[in-house]
Amino acid sequence: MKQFSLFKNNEGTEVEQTESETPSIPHITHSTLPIIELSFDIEATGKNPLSDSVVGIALCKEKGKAYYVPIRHVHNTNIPDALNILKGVLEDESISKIGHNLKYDILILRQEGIHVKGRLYDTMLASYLLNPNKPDHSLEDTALQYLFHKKKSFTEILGKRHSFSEVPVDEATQYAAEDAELAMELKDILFEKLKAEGLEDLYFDMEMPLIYVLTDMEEIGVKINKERLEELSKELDSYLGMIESRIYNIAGESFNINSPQQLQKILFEKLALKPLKKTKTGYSTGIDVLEELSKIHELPAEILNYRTLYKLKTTYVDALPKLIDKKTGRIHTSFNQTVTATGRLSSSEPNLQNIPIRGEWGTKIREVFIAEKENILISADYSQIELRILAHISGDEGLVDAFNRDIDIHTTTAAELFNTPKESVTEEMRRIAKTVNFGVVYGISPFGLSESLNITPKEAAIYIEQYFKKHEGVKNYMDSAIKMAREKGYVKTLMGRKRPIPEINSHNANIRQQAERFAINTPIQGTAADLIKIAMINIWKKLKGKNLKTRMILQIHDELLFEVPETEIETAKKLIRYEMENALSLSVPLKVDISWGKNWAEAH
DNA sequence: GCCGTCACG
DNA sequence: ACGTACGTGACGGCA
Repeated sequence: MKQFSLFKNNEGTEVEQTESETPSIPHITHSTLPIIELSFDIEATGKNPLSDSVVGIALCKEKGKAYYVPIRHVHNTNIPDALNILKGVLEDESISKIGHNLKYDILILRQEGIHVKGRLYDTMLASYLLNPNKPDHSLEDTALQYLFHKKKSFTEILGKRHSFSEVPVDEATQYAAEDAELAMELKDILFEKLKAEGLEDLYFDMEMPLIYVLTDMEEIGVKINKERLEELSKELDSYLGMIESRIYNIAGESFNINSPQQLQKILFEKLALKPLKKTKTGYSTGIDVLEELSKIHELPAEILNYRTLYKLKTTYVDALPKLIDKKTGRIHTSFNQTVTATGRLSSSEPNLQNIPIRGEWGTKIREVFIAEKENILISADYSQIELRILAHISGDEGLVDAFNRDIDIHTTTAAELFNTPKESVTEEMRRIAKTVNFGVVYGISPFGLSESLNITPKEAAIYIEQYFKKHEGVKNYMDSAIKMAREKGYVKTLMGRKRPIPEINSHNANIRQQAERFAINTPIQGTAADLIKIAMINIWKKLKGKNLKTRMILQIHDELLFEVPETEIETAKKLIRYEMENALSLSVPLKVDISWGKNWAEAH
């Protein structure tokens, strides 16, 4: 009986078959052979780690020797006890695990009752930390870049088959064992580079422990009121129908409102409205243009209204129910740890970091995110985190002082911008100041500020000049960030996360200025990302250590959402606030706002 | 597969 | 004269 195959990759693709009488896997049994590092790669039926099952596992403990253990191949011999035998090894805390995108493998194994433990060497994360600008950190691309190895892609090996379980074991062995071995080889190279780049601590103290945190969050998921979503869908349908007929009436004909092309014809040809902005492909029908045009015609406002409701319906109300997991009855997002250039997480399938919050419909949609029976949701969000971080890293006296005295920062800025006492700051002045403060974090420019304030670039330039007059520290920070990018070719966050900025010396002024804004913004946004990651790890450890049933379920950049048993509310609030406010010690205090309720609308 | 648009921080 | 705020992901239309 074929038990497993030994795959040799060093000289071509020679494959050795090993045969034995009884199903056992002597080579990777911990008791017979001490292992300190093990590279592994799971093959599964599909790509959803929560609902698919394991087809096979590839293992590699040293270069040139990789094994494939078939578990659930159709029309082939499998090793039914393999998972149980491997459990001991995978759960052994003293054995380091090497892999590419370990969160995926850990999640799949959990569905099989295996709880991977120990130090994790994730080569995908290593690749990300070495260059977060890189759009593709797949094993395929990483092996090509660092090992000059052209690997077969998963789609290639799958061919016309529906699932990896239909791939014959021989072929699967070639493919999977190669993956495990590549990860093993990449580990040495990438982790050596991490060390050389000073990124080792960031990896082992932050990104590696975060794998376990995110795995838990994804597995737990969030509960959704499906019935309510179905009601909302019907409600939106009838609204959309009404708006649609009004639009056709005004336009004098029916057309596809969702087609920017057809809409342009109606607006700018038939109705002869002024096109205010161009896109690469034609005249813009974006929100800014339509808002402006709605002053002189009734159609643009209707279009905007239609677009808003259509967006909410298709992207949230109709999409979310389809993603409810059959097994858990909940929605499980993926938190992507290797996507953003700044160190933030991203969320996909579904994206739970962009759930509507504004307006009447924002509330209605957040109300469908609910807590389990006898639980509540707690939301904890950092107050003005990016401005506080700017205060810290720039050391700007005015900013540091304002936060230390717990003064309303936008009002303070308004008083400075308009040279007036705080008491006489109007709402309008505060609104402008708020926009300026946002702009500062983005790497402010007169044009950008003018666009979002609907003023001229000249007027915007005056605000900017006035701001820098009062905040020399901020100005100095910006200059030094740009200088750093020019001299080193990268910028860094407080925790040492790096982002290369190769465009900083571009001869194209637009590209160069954009690079300068990256240099200004990345240390701020990236440090905020570092900060909340530290808080998440510390909260997760404390919750575990105290055996609490409170669960962290979502991260939305500066906010954490928890599902909390009613009996733990006070304990959880205290713990969460403490860990978030003390994740880092800065020259300004960190402030966290906490609220709670039966659903996400109430908890915000 | 790209573009425009728009939801969020 | 040009085109510009920072970071994402998902949708429908269209080639």
